[in-house]
Amino acid sequence: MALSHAILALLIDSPYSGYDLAKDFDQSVNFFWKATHQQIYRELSKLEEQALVEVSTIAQAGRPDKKLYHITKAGETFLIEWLLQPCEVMPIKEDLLVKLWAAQLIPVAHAIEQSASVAKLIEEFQRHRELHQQRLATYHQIERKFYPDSDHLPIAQKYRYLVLRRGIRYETDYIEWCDEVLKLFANQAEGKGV
Amino acid sequence: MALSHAILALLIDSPYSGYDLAKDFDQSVNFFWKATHQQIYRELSKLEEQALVEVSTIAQAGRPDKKLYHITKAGETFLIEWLLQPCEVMPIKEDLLVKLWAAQLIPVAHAIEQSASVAKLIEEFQRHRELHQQRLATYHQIERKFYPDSDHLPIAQKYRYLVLRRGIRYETDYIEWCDEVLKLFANQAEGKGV
DNA sequence: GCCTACATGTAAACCGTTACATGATTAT
DNA sequence: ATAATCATGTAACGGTTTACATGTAGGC
Repeated sequence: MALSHAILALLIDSPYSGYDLAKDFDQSVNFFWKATHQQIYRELSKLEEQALVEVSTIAQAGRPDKKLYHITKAGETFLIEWLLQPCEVMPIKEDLLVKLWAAQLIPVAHAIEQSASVAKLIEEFQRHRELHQQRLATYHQIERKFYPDSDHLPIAQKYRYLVLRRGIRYETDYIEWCDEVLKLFANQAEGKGV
Repeated sequence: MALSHAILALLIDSPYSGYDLAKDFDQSVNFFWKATHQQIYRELSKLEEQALVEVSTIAQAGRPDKKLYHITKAGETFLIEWLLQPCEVMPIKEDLLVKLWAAQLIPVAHAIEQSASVAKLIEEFQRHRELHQQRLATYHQIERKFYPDSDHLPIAQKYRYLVLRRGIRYETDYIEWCDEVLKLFANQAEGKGV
């Protein structure tokens, strides 16, 4: 279980509410972790029990209280000890690859039915290409805003920049792969005169 | 939940035992799915209940019976229907990125303690680089063995080749990123005369 | 003698998702 | 008026992981 570590890692820079953590996991740092608000609230309670975080409640006009979580000294020690431990390679579970693997099942018996099915698959790949392009655009924005001169950064920020680099590389590569797939579909359509 | 679909996808080509599925998910197709033998055995039972797979038991001398699972016509239909449905972008959970994000916590107070800690992190990145290189080597072997002339393949095999391409691209890119990280660590060590 | 491979399975603990629940503010 | 955003939470369910369990055969 490493959601706890991902939360603590975000808390290094500033205190967060559960709500804000959920937003960040969904938007800016979605290339290194993902979690629903449910998991986050439960995990924060556990971390508080273990004294790895501390909470300060902030009253707000016309809104529920905001509970701001801070990392404690014990929390930092816990994180450092963990990060020096070896870990596994991330397991991959890609629906899109399972779909391509099984795509040969699409029936060839009826030409019309088949081209409709293949068209749906093409759409799916185009859609995913766009989603990845959107993510890439977000990461490029972060790059421009926070790391404009990436060659001359203090060490702490270089670590962060390399984390972002992973996201940029991943999405760039994924988009290129989508293009390889879409190119095949295009050639296929051409060859068949569809 | 898509483990069921990943299992059915593998069964397209040939019947499998639970044990063999576990091996493939751990070795040859680990770039598109991962599952323990536990999950697989339970999932196979469910698929059998739904008549999406059929089992033939093979007695073996001095070993437990081998239960070979075959995909049924209903299983194929089920798979095709699923693959025409839209799906989400795969969520990423990368321990190594959380570690880099938190690396700035490594204490600078005591120089000896710090360089020992950073050395451990470097080792971790070198280890992961090697693991990814091993995977890449496996994928290249599969490429040479099954897709020697990748430009001229029947369509069914092109789909499969593009699935493999994703694995090759992913590992290649990951290794390059590890090199970016290791280069930073090397520069750092040089600058400090360690 | 010990470890690995073959082959399947039960049980419990843990993690993750979905639905439900509340309630004010702001934008369309 | 309706939907989205802010902000937190409970309950139930379903998926995943880990530990336990069994037993043969073959390599070091």
